[in-house]
Amino acid sequence: MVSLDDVARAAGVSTATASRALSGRGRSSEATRERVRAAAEALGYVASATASSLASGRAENIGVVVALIDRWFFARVLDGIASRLAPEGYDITLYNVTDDPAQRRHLFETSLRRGRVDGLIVLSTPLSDDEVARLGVLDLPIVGLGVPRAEVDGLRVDDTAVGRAATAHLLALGHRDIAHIGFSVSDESGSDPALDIPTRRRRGFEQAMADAPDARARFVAADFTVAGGRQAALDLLAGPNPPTAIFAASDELAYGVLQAARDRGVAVPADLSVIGVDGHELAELFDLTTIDQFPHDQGVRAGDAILAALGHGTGEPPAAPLPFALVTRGTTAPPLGSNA
Amino acid sequence: MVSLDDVARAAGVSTATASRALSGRGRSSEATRERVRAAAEALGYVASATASSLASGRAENIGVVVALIDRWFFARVLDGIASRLAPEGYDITLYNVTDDPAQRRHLFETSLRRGRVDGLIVLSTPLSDDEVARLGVLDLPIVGLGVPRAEVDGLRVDDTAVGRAATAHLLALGHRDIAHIGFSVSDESGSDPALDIPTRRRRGFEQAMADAPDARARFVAADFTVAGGRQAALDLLAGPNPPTAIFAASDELAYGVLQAARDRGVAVPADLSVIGVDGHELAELFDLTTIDQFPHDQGVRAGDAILAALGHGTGEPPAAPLPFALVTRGTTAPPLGSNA
DNA sequence: CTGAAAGCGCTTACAG
DNA sequence: CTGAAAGCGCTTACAG
Repeated sequence: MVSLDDVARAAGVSTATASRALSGRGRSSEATRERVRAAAEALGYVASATASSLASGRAENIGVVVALIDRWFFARVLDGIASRLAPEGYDITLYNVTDDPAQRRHLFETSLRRGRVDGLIVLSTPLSDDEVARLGVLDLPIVGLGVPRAEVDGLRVDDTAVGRAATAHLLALGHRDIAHIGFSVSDESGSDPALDIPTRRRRGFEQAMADAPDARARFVAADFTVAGGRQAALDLLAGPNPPTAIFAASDELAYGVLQAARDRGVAVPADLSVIGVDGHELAELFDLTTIDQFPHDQGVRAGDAILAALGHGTGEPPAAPLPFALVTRGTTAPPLGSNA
Repeated sequence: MVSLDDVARAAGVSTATASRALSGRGRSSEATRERVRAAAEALGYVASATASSLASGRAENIGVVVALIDRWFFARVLDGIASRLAPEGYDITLYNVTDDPAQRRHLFETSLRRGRVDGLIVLSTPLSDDEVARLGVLDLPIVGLGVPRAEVDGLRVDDTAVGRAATAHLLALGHRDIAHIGFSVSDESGSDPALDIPTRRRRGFEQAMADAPDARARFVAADFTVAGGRQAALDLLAGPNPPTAIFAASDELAYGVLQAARDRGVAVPADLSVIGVDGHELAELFDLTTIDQFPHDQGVRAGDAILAALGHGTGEPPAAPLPFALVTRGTTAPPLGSNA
């Protein structure tokens, strides 16, 4: 391995000067900078990340804490983060959170404390009080993305507004019997209900429905999976007065709803309108109306925010809530028999 | 930050002894090990990854080189890798390969050479000759997963067998007019055609069809996307003699085929049988017959292999090709009018 | 602008 | 089994 000493020797300067010339930190004349760079280039020198980190205290590495890396949404976010951080010279190390208590303890008590990263991006993971506390004492800049904890500050979509927008779309089409399929956070989750995403979407649903007193509103709890959405929808459709529209709290739930409708011979959108949330990659295939959340862009912004916290970039990260947008497709339409 | 010196002082031993007691390397008496551990525990000591790496040469970190992290398949593989490596105390740093030449150069010439990792897992990424060469001089154990390069050794599915199995399934159902939708690697990609996955699947298709001389075989090239599959299928279905079955080289291609069939009013499986490859998470939702590749398990095995290369675990990694399995669902059936 | 020196926090031969 | 010492390869005050 070629070391900085080799480069310095080749350039005829001291190691210190070589370091300054290459990093751009501290003063150095244009001439020596040229010479050192040329030597480094010729020798194929690359600074050891590990030595550099130890000496400078800068790891040039950002940790991303994520459960469910294999869920499309988070994978997209991760891609966004990478696209923002790589050009700045930051590496990304992945901290995968599982349900295994021993694994979690090791992660929060050891892995995260090994000093490998300069900052942390925490993706929408339910965290215990203890885990939140451990993040707090890490002495690292932390950016959360949809983390349901007031202690972890970060970026979030206005999920209540999302719920309202989805519901308002159905109401505007003329629906007066709308069901919401979502997830109920347990009280023991430690999540702050005021920040919990499914809870907020449901709240938005309720707010919008309150504006239409003549409409019937119902809620069904389900897992955030295709199977969960399917079961919930089967239950709804089996009842005596099925709703004319369903607002599913995620696109995957919505896929399950579409499946249930198909199984039951319920025509979409003639007999049943369906709207999801996420902007999932296959939503277009299903012709599903949805609220796009731009997860890739969320990742980019989380990258912005952590860079800003590390003193890069210009000024403050945008504090505004993350954008979302209604994407109208073929699964929503006025209810049968309406004049809309 | 509490340092090893603090721990040593608290335990009444030298730093060297504390290090040995904590790491288990070198000799140390049970008694001092206990004492040191207790002190470390009490002080909440965690060794600095960076200092430890520099001193020992072991980073306890594995790099994963991946393009398209946000594709379901690779996200699943990544999850599998993480599940295998985390319990061994290895972190994972992500090296995302894009199409941007400047980014790629930086990745191969700098990022990967910073000495941050002990080994590399390279996921099914098309690599240029130059990039392969740069991997070679890295002086790091490397495990490829489906990398179409003889120089990068690693794990792979027998993709020819996959192609044969999918085709054989359709032939066994009685189909005699089968189209294969796949991807054509360009000659400039640098990929070894003998190892390229789409090429091998196609070869398997041809082999199986050769065994049924009375059957008509056709191939249509498409991007590995839903849209690509849809377009290819539309073309096939618009022709005078559409095939009775389509073997799509991926599940996402198959989704596009199903969409095209729906658009054209072609009943599946009555008028058209469809089979995909991957075992995609939504294949069940589409009731799609597919060849499951167990991507999570592939990740686990790649983890096994890199650990073995680093001297962990017992003995050699399994050299056997990765498993796959036909999952028969509702999109494949005998052709109309057959007696099968 | 440049160099000598100390130091980042560990690990590991080397003696004992 | 344990300790003193050197060293991993950089970076950064501190002088000049």
